[in-house]
Amino acid sequence: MVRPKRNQQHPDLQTAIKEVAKKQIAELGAAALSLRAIARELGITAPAIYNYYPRRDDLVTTLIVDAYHSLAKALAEAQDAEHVNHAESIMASAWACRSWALAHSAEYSLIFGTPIPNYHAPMEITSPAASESMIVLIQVIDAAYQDGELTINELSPALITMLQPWSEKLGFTGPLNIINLALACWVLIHGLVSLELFGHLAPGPEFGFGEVDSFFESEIQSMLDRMGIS
Amino acid sequence: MVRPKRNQQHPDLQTAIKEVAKKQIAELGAAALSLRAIARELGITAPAIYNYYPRRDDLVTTLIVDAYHSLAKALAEAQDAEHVNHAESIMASAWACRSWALAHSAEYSLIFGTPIPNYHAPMEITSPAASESMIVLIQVIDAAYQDGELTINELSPALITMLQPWSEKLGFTGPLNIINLALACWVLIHGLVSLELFGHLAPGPEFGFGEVDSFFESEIQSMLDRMGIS
DNA sequence: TGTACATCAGTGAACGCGCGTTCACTGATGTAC
DNA sequence: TGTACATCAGTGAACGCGCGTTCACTGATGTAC
Repeated sequence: MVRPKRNQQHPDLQTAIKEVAKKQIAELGAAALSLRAIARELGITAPAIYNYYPRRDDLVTTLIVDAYHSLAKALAEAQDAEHVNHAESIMASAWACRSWALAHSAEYSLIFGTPIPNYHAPMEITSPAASESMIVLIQVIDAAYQDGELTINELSPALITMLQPWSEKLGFTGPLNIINLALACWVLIHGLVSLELFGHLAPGPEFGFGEVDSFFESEIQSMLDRMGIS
Repeated sequence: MVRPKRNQQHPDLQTAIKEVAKKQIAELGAAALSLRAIARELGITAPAIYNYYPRRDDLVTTLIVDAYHSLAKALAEAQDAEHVNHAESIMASAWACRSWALAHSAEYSLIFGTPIPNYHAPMEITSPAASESMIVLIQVIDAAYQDGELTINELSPALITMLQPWSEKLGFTGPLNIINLALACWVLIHGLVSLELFGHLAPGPEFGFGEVDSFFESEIQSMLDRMGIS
């Protein structure tokens, strides 16, 4: 039986720590994450955090896993809506991913940006969480395949060698072409999102970022064309 | 007249500082860059660095500009070789970009990765350097256009609004379609490279990264297909 | 050729800072009798 | 209902560390006469 917690200024300090941590990496970047700064903002002392996260790295790992889950959830929820066809369904996934990244830029950087100095992720924990989003994307594309709407090309042997581990890892037994296309979407989305997020989609600071929406839409549409999905 | 430098353990300390800085960001990431660590490795004291870079941020800015130049140079050199057709020429650009990124992962992260905490780039200095690579890419694609090998689609008004500033900034007077395609290539290349570099193109640590080459080649080929370049 | 002087790259000590982590502790709460 | 006790979340002081930056300095070099 879990003892109820007492003497707490915050009802759920474990969660409060995470929330403040997210807020702070949004402001200064994940590399500047500091237990003392978090404690300061929460009005507690730094050692109190050790009751919940034995080491700074444990907090980082938790944040990373949370971020992966959050992204996968956003992707999955985009599929809950009714879509008139597979093109719209895939488009919705892409938009969900971008919207999530723009709304959670700190967490996006945390998982897809430059690694944090002196932190090494325990892969056995983060890796399954990282797979979740890919699985959703594969399912969406596989649905189009099941309906015979996908243009399937021959894969080179080298490409098959690269895709096979993905198939095993994700437990997806369909054709490797699906994984190939899902990865292609993944790469495109991340190229678009990371360039946008880090300020490389406008030619300079004097230009706004207002019209990136249409470029994003247009590029995903090109990907749909390539897949042969109407 | 520049006075010759004396009493120096390193013949060109200014350059030596940059080199060590690059080495160190390759090891721990750009966010962990430290003047004292650089001085330690060079066998000098930290204040000596101030003779060459008045502030830490000045060193970072120099490294960023250097990195942009270095990338643009690699791209330009890829064009110096003889190419039998435009497809091969564009493919060579893409490979040059990826090879540069893999060989200079620290500098790649510096310019395209998560921004450094507490550092703000002076855009009027970094922005022109950032444009150089795009200009090379545009020229390569424009060459194909000049030879009538490019499939040109109608652009939506919103897309035109987004592309126009690029055209003005880069001083490119050709059709916006060229810029659109160059950006599309740019996005694809960066999606591929950044996912590869940050460990997201293999499903887990137990798999190698050996076959990413073929995936890269295959994705760029798809882009060429989309452009209608044979 | 020899001597006095100016230059200035690099030194060494010091500044105030924030960091992660440890440790013995305190004091409000819940529990057992 | 009252009292003695166990729990344990959070405290406060301390540790050793590395950081960017400042400052007066030193001492080898080049220059002028």
